[in-house]
Amino acid sequence: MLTRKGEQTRSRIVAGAADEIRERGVDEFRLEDVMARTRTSKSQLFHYFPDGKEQLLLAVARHEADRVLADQQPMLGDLTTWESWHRWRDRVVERYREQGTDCPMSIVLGHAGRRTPGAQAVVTGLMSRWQEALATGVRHMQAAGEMNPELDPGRAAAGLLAGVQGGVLFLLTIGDTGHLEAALDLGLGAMRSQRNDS
Amino acid sequence: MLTRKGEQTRSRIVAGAADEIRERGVDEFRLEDVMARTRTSKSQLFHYFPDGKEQLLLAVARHEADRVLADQQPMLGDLTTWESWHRWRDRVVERYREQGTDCPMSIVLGHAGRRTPGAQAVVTGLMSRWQEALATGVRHMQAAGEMNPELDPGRAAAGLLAGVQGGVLFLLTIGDTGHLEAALDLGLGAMRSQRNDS
DNA sequence: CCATTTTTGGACCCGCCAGTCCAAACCCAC
DNA sequence: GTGGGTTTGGACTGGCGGGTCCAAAAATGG
Repeated sequence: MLTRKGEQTRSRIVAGAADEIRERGVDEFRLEDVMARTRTSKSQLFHYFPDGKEQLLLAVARHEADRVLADQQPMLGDLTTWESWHRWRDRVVERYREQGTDCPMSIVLGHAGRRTPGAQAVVTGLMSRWQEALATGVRHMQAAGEMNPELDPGRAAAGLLAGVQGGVLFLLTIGDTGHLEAALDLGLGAMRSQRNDS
Repeated sequence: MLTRKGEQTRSRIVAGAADEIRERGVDEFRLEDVMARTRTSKSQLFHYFPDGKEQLLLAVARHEADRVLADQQPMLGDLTTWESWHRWRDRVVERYREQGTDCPMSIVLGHAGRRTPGAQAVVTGLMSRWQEALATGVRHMQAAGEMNPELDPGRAAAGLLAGVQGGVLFLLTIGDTGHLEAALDLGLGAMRSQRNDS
């Protein structure tokens, strides 16, 4: 069992580990640094995460995955007007601009995400919830006659989401939100257009 | 200086290292594995790459960066008709589908790309050449009256490229080209549309 | 052939860091 | 308080793997 104190320690470790990853990246992620930052000892780490580093990384991934979508609310859950789509767009840009050059999720996605099935599941789950929220928004707009009715909602959401991920990747690499904004605007532009001529 | 034999050994090492990264990822990249695969010894590695692992990784990055654009030719250099844009699109999808679950560039981009300025430069250079090729194509099409004249060519290219990168990221993570195709189609759709109503 | 330079083999070193272990401190229920 | 648990400290281990080194083999060039 876990007492209240244990609970606190555990979450302090997860939060500290998340910060550590944000600052140094997964490659440079050392248990020792987490210990120093959170004022805990080896035995504590392995007490709360018996499977060690991998399990801790997974806990961090879950922790961060929740934040990603939460930070986009309430816009993401109510994409029923063009105004809310644009507010969502701005929020995404803002969120990632703040987070700057490090996004724990994207990192996990590129690394552990490929390896361990657990982390893979976390990432996949996050992405499918995200995509579904976008697709729901597309359907709403189409029903209201405000969005290109020829679009397949799921496919459009997938394309837009890919743009966001790619944009974040550019942000992480060159530290500029330009590509992220361009991808969002291009994607929204495609959705807005009422007809194609090809 | 480098004799012919030395040249051969050196490129054998780079090629072997690239394969190794493709198969196991950067995290699992061990000099020992490269040695085994290329039948070379430690002293050879450090003879041709005195700065060790980092320098070898950089050489691999350069090697792969060249391939990325070369594999998109001749389409990428001649985006003057819708037909060539679509052939380019198909080529990109095809190329990455073949490459499957591992793309040395995307990996380097996420990892070393952030750390060493050298790798950063390689990635940035690749992306800007890529983006410029796309932008040139957009300008051509606009001049021919075949593409939405309101688009900023550079910005549209940036958005499309972000979509490609994000799509590849999805491919690497979940092993499916759906997002890549969706992003390309969404981006091309935005370019194709002749007018917006907002 | 000889001298010089390049190429190669592989043993060795060493730092780093995940993971183990034991015993002490602490908390809580009864 | 006393006996069960949980929580904590921190020393220790072990291996992995990057990097060093020396000396032998092979090429090169005159």
